[in-house]
Amino acid sequence: MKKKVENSKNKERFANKVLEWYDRNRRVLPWRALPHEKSNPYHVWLSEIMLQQTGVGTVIPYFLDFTQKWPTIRELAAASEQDILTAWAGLGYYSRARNLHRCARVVVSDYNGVIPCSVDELIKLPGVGDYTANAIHAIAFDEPSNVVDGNVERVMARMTAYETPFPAGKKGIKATAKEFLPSSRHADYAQSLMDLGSMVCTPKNPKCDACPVQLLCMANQMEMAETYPKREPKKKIPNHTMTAFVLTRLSDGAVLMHYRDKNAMLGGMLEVPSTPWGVKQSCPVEQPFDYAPDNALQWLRCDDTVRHVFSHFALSVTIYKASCDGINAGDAKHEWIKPENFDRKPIPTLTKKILAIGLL
DNA sequence: TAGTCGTGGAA
DNA sequence: TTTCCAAGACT
Repeated sequence: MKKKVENSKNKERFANKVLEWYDRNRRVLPWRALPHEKSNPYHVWLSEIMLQQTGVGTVIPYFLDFTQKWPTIRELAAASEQDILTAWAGLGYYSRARNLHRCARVVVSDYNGVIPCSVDELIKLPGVGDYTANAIHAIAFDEPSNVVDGNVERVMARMTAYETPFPAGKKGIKATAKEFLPSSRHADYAQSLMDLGSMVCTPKNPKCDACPVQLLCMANQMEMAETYPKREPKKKIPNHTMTAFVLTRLSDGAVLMHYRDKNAMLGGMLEVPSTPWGVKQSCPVEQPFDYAPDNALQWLRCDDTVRHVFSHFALSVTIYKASCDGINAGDAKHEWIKPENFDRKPIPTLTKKILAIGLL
């Protein structure tokens, strides 16, 4: 009984100490309201989508570009999907961009352009899952919500020396996080925990000496912070190979490209003609030139190859290049695109790497 | 529920 | 160089 009361007090101390730390170390971020300033739900939503599995430093320039191009959610909804994908190019996880666009249109058509505040409504929106719904609820509207991302999971696992390995243990850690929720300053608390996780309670070399809750942290007491959270060993990703063909038009230097299927990986983004992916190294495509735009051309193999690592496989790309007078572009999906227009088109990093070699 | 979805920074 | 993994969602 006495111990339970003690635990309860420690949980209050935890939130207070984290919030005090936040007040002293508060970062200025483009989407973050200043103290005593009201946050912009559009900015909070947009940033939360961009920040999914993506670092703050990577997101900032994209966020600034998006809010300059589309200052309100109505303007974002009015844009074309291709313009959204073009602006998103390089950020990865392109279904986020397509869902972002769909979500903006739903908010305009079903919610009169006003982002809903309840978790129940938020979670129905495209691209908004459990985490993001709670994050918007807390950060944009200062409502109580259990906002648990990878940072919070790590902080909580260390606080309680949580032994169940992730990802199986993630459900239990969310219940733990709920125990620590304060009764006020919901927006600040959510952001303070994530900042603490990304700045102090880091995955490697955690700065326990600088941590405001080091005396409450069980992992720190054992000097074992870095060993939490425990994780199941990861599976290795396979290596695949691909051959890509960079065909240049002599008259203006335009390159033959086409849009990938919207439901495929890199959906809606541009690529050059290529052999299929997912072909294991032990079983290469027998006749790569069957996939060339014109296998009668003089294809020159580039010395450099491209290696690109996706989430669940790696790709080694052999590149051939050729020039022509103006071959017919085949089906309507194909397009000749001039290099000076590359930054106006949705070109993912893989394609950019291939073009950089193929246009040498 | 486990696999599918990018990319780049850090150690 | 390799490995990890980040303010996850969707199926």
